[in-house]
Amino acid sequence: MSKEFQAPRGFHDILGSDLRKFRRITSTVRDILKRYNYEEIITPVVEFAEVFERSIGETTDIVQKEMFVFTDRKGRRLALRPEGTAGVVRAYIQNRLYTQKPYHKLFYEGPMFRYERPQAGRYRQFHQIGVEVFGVAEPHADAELLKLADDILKALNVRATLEINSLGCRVCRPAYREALVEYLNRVSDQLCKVCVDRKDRNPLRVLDCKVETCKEAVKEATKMVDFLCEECREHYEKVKAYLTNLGVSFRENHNLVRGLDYYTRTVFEAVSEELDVAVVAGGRYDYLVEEFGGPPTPALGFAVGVERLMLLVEEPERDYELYFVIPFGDVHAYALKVVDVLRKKGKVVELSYRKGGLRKQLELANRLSADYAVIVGEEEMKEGVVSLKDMRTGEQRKVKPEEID
RNA sequence: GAGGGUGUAGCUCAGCUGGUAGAGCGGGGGACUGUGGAUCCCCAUGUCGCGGGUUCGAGUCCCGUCACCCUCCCCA
Repeated sequence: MSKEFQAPRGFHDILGSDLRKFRRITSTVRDILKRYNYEEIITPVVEFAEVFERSIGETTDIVQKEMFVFTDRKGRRLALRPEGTAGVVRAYIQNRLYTQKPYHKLFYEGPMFRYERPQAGRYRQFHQIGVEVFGVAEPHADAELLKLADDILKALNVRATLEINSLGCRVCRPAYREALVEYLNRVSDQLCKVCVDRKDRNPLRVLDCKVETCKEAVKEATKMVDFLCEECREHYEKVKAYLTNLGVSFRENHNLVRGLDYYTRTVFEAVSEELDVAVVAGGRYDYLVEEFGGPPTPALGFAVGVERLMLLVEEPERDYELYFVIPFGDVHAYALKVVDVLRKKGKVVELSYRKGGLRKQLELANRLSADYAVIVGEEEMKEGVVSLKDMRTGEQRKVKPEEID
């Protein structure tokens, strides 16, 4: 007797009804992305750790405590990707995509890894589908992106509120940051210890703290929106106007900051009304491509959390009829033929491997919720027919397999 | 990283104040050898997550450990 293995903590198998939900989500998203004409890209699960450190931010929690980092045999520091954008940006530059078209719309799907404590809808390996748009600075791109997120949520029947904010740019954010730190210093005795520590390192995050006293302390804080430079303000106003015009409902949340450093201007989250977790999140990152050594290229995108959506989505109904073929007696040669004929007609067919009498076979057909039982006995074989039984009504008739439709 | 809960047959769980384990479902077999969707009957030797301790004796108490769930943190 050898020991039984378990998947490592936070890693799990996806199967059965969960997998049907998983597929429903990914295929729905892919379907919509097709209509938006996004192009797929597959990037490696492993990158140099620096790719994430430099993009997401050295001081962020993701990088500091949640990344799976390891060294390979030559001592290179590699990491399992904790999110999708960094790798796509790297690929965009490495493949010189900017020389091919004036702008690009890419999407990716795959596993991401974060060393976190598992919880409902949160695993160490989880899956995201994300989109990235490169080379468009104008606000209509932001609006279309938000519309895309909205379309996805509506298609999946997930009730979520779209929250948006603007984080400004190089021009206006430094001044705001300064003003915010000044404000936070004044109320620092009301902040939780994490925030006291955080206010100098990453002050914007304090706005997003969930601790009640912090929320209270931050209520009167100066808002980024009040500091936006003329261009950022105009951009933000246009995004909102376009959304209103499109009929996409949203709520402004001036404390929404996101935990990744690369965001500029528009940021957003779709928060489930049912569970109070973000299921879609993203925003603009106009400097990241440049910071990665590419040409200055405005960009924006978002990611959909598949496991989180799985908590909110119904398992899809089966959309085909199942024919359960029951060989009965020494008829396997004939039964195999029957199965082949039905499959050629496009039917979904399961050939029963179960042993036992007709009764047991029909019980199994029932349990598999087959729509039809196709009984193939010696009698049927002699006549070149099958007995087709409608499992719902119980009606049964003999037909030639070719005539089933 | 912090706090709380749980861990008993394949699954869902019951096992009171410690005396060495049960039910439902599923699965398998069968009076019926060609007919189902609550006909009947039979079938569970499971290291009670793992390791250690207390005790004459532990699933039942204590410690540790692992996993899962929940909250915080963080995030999709």
